[in-house]
Amino acid sequence: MARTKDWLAEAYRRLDDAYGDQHWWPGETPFEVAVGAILTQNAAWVNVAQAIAALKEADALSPATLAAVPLGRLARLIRSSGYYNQKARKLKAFVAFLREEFDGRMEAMAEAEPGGLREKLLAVHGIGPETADSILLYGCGFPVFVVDAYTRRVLVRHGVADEDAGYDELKELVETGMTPDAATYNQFHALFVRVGKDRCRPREPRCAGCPLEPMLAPEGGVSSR
DNA sequence: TGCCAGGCCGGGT
DNA sequence: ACCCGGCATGGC
Repeated sequence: MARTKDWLAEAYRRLDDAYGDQHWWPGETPFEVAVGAILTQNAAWVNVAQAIAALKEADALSPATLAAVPLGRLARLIRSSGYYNQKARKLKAFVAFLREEFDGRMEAMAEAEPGGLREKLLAVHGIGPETADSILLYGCGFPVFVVDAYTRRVLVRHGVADEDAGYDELKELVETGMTPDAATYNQFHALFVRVGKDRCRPREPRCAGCPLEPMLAPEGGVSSR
């Protein structure tokens, strides 16, 4: 246990030193952040940014205005983000949830108890574990760690997590190994993405020049205990 | 050209 | 409880 904790602290320090502040998710509003979390599902951020710009241009980036946009028009606006028909429906489902549960106010949602809120979010069509946690962390400011494909790849490749570890397992691994802090989780996740894009690419067995390269895996290999 | 990108749903075993 | 096909655009 202590070893995983140490690995995480060391990894954070190295990545932070190597890459610096990432200013992750500079969304203008919490609602914009939530929209981005849905649009970025299995999509490149550049395409998502374009979709968000289109929504902004159409004045459809608030809970009330987005709710008023017809589904077909919404789908066209977010076309660049891919899976646009699916995502249009997902956005509608989220806005309906926000309006029903929290009067359409993200600030009200951020007052909720995070554990219960997470369950509610997961029940919304189109919101899975990563999207829910992204909304909780980046949209509401809760100290919740977000796991994604990059996080998984880096942790597995460095022997910190097992190949077949599930989402919740990886999330627990980080959350139990670090003191809960939204700003730190924000930066750590951003750093995983950065090193994942930069050095820890799929199909490439070695991570040449990776800031984590000289690190030893935690004691006992992949176990988090 | 093929693979990848800040996943999730629904139906099947 | 897993496993898998489907969803779709834009960049390298």
